[in-house]
Amino acid sequence: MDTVERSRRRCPEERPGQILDAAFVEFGQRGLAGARLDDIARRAGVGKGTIYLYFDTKEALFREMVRVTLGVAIEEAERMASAHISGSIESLFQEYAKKWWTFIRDERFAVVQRLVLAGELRDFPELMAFFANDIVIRGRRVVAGIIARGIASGEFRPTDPDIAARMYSAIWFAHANWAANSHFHPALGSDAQVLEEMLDFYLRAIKQ
Amino acid sequence: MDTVERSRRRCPEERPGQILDAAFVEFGQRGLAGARLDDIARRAGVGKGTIYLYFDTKEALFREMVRVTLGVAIEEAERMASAHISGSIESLFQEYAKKWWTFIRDERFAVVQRLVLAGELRDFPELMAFFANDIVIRGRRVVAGIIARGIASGEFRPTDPDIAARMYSAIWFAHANWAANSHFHPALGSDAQVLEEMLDFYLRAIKQ
Amino acid sequence: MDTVERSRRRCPEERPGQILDAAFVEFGQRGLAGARLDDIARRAGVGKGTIYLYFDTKEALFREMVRVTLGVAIEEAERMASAHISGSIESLFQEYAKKWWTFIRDERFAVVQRLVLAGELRDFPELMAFFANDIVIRGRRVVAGIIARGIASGEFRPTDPDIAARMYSAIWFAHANWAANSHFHPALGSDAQVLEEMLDFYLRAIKQ
Amino acid sequence: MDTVERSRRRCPEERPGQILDAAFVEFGQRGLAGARLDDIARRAGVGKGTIYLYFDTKEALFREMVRVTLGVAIEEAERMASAHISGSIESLFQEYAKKWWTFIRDERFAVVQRLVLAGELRDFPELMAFFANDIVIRGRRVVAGIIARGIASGEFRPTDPDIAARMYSAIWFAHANWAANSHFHPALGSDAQVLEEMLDFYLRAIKQ
DNA sequence: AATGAATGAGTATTCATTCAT
DNA sequence: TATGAATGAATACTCATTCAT
Repeated sequence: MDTVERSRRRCPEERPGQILDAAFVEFGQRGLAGARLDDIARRAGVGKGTIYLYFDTKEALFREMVRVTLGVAIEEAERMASAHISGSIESLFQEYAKKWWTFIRDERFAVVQRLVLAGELRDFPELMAFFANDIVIRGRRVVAGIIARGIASGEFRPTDPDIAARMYSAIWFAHANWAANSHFHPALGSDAQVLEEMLDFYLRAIKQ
Repeated sequence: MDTVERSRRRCPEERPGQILDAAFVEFGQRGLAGARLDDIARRAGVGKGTIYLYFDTKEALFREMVRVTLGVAIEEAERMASAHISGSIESLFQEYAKKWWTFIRDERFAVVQRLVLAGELRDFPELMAFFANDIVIRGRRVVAGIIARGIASGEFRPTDPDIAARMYSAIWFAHANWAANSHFHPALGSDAQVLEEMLDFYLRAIKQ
Repeated sequence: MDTVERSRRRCPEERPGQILDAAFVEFGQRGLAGARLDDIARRAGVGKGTIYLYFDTKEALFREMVRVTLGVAIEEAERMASAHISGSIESLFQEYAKKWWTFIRDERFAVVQRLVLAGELRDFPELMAFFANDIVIRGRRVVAGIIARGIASGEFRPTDPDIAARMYSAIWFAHANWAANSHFHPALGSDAQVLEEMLDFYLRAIKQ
Repeated sequence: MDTVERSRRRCPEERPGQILDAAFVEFGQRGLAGARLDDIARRAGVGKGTIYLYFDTKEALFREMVRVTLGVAIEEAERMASAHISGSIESLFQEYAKKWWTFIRDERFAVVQRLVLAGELRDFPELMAFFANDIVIRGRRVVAGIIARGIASGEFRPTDPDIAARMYSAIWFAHANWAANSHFHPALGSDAQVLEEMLDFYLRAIKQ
């Protein structure tokens, strides 16, 4: 009765975060229609009604959860893109590709990507644009830039940098997806191994 | 429109097909939880109860729809795999890759792949195994075989055929996905163009 | 295809009887709300639609089934009532009570009685009146008559014949019910034994 | 009427009781299959969903309602059985029979008995056993004991106490049933009168 | 601010009834 | 006549949302 119930009382500024974390897991597992607010509340350790203090509807919670997750991802992507590394273009590419691999292997990203592929963003065009522009396009642009520099420097063979960047993201995305569903592709090696295989293959295609 | 909407038609052999077609569209768009039996019935042009003459539950209808779609896909895949083409290994690969591209660009396949990626098969392990083994693995095995022959004949550079096959399927799958969501990737060219780009890139990576 | 399907073709005048028999069993087991037309049709060996050639609604079928069953019972009761037996009043009573016992132990009667007790005739006042007047009251009147004669002749002790008749029907009905639900009253002996017990007890109460 | 119909009252301890009361009435009138959850909810003055906060399914609610009603009945029966009364065996019997009459004339009991007779407990063997053992058998045992004492003391004529007890319960049960369906047996007098008639008749059969 | 009991619109499912064959 | 596929109104049950506490 008068024991202090954890998570109740105090720290109201933590509530949204807790809820979003729980929403992330539940929506990630069962999708927008399949997830139940009850489960999200239980997982967040709050009452069902509490969710409505911070989010208007289930859809709003979903939207917000995707937005926040994407926001984190985008910040991360920005940090990566702005990191300058000296040395050969190839090693720059390797460095970037490695970071990007770590990035898209992160659970935060995997879940969002799954929702995207599942078509769950159908009714949230802003989020779709958000994802397409700020994640996919931006990531590709950075790689395209690196490749263009490699072509200019003679390290890479002349080719369309945009197409090459698209091939890059195809390989990385697909593998990230498979790795995240290992029960599906048990033959896949460790993350480091897969990264090496991708780099090896990719560089063979673009190196002079 | 010009579909036969006559009420109480009586053609028990056609019913399951009609219903499965409608289920394909609705489940494809909204997923298992999101689709409504009412909409499926309306789209199939039958009464709500009619569905239950042929399928026990919503889940059973979903399962059957995936199974049938996969079945069609697998037959197609088998036909492809068994087709023999004379000429260079490279042209053989091109021929196969082209067919595979057409195959995975087909709407039937796209929808199933989306459901798979969305995790909708979570509760249907048989279907998941079905997909993983009979579609993904099989397709890869055929390509790995071609590549191995190319390596043996000296046309392709020595490399692990299984990994090369995986890279192949990464590129093809990812592009099929993007092409199926063109609103997402408006920059993507025509199917033929994309195929050419993929072939060009891929062959550069494996040719001697 | 051209084999003669039993019960189809020919004998249309048998249809109502077949259906009523099946209705008797299904309604008897599951009640008006619980029984399914599908099961009745299957049990009757006819198509579901056939039922509607002979009965307007489920309720009508129920009503008819009860009416027919009651009709048979009433005929039987009439035959019993009109049978004259010579000898002492006591032996006359015994004879009648035995017949009545056989009668109410019959499945046809048991089912109707169950429906009555279950309140299933709630919405069929004519049937209720039918049962109350033509079965309960009539049976009682006959017994009351016999008892009155017994009192007059000095064989039975002076008492209200109507009340005595009511006690009689209480004992007989209750035992018929228990005997029909033997899983409920496993201790009950054979029909003949029970009859003997009832007669013995009852006669002690009314004999001089 | 004058029931508190205030919306969204909040009294979780009262809810199950309210719902069970309403269930008692609806199931009592229309049976398991015939009763509608909607009506039960309306009668209980709660929303439809509220029922599911306390009971898993319609069947569970039915079972619980019978169980509770039987439980109350059994407590009552226990109290009666344990009551000791001084005086002659005959007056003891009369006392007990009077109480038992009041007991089985209670609506709570009548409804359960009707469900039993209607075969509604078919799918709930525990409840059937509950009823058979704790109500029927127990009640009979008490009477058998009294009768045995009466025989021993010479007040009652020598006879099988179990059979005599069965005759007793036949008469009492049947009359309780008829009295509960007075539209069926309008000739029946008041409860007290009927009790007197039964006692008079019964005692004549067993007294020395 | 926080809760979870209460709600009822929404959905899957059943089944009496119809009707094309 | 007879059928059983087809129908949709009716009903059990779920779950997003509200609100008394």
